[in-house]
Amino acid sequence: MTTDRRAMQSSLAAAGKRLTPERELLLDVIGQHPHSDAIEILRLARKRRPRIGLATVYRTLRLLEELEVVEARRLGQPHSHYEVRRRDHLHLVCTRCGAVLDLPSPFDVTALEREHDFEVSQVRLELVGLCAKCRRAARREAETS
Amino acid sequence: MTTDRRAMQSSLAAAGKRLTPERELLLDVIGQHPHSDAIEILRLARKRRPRIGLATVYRTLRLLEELEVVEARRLGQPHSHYEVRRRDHLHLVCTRCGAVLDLPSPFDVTALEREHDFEVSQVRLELVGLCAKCRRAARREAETS
DNA sequence: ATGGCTGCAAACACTTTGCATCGGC
DNA sequence: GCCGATGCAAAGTGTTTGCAGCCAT
Repeated sequence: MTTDRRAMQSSLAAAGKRLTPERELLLDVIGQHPHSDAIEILRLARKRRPRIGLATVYRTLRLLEELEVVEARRLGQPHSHYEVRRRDHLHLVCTRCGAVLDLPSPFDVTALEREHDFEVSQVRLELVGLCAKCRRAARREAETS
Repeated sequence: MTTDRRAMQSSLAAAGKRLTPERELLLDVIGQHPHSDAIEILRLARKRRPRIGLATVYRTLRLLEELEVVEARRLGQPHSHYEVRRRDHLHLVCTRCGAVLDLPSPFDVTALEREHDFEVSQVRLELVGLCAKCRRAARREAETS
């Protein structure tokens, strides 16, 4: 499993950076747990490397963002969530249970670029509301009260 | 100009809140300067009411968000930008000059809700990239170097 | 071996909260 | 007059940075 270290190493080397076990581990964790925040990534990483620190998590996240491998998302909370980058996709974020669903982009980014003479490098789209499960739960609560 | 105080007052009263000069002023500032952040809103508000404090700005922003009058946007920066709320619209955010362009939503939110059994309360969409002006500037720089 | 990387702790930026006073209803 | 709102300052979060030792190349 994991990401292929060969590709990662050369992409790091091109930027004068090194491939360390921490970086390899962190990318793997992010790949396996999309939408995790820094603390969660730290917690998961420590299972395999207990002495890894939060500063390394943040430094690595920033590095991977610069390499355009990982992307940070602001899902309406004060902290960021991280995931392996894909250009076009959106999130449905449930305000009640915090669930995050992924969907492909529902519109034509290329057409928008042409129309507004704007060069898009990143699409950030979140629809915030209630997922199906929480809509049912909310309805049930309303009936009970 | 300004927002009609009558509507604002009744909406506040419904939530057991009061209409203060600070709240009136801040809503007006936000309406007139979309995408401003808290510090900028404070600066603008102090022109008319010099002793207003940052805590009041944040408390009022939160209140207006709860009343669904104002909405906070994370435009890829660590702090929030605020604007009067509209359900469907998107931002084109230029990474070079910081310009923010507004557009109506390019897709059918209602169809998405039906399709995924998800109840959308807020659409957050940012396309990050280069605006037309900066694309030209970037091209020029590339030629020169 | 050398220069980048790490862990730790301290610093930072943005936002929230406690408290005494003030003022809308 | 009551109870919510304000201004100030202090506390909280989430993230970044300085530094001495460590390790990938």
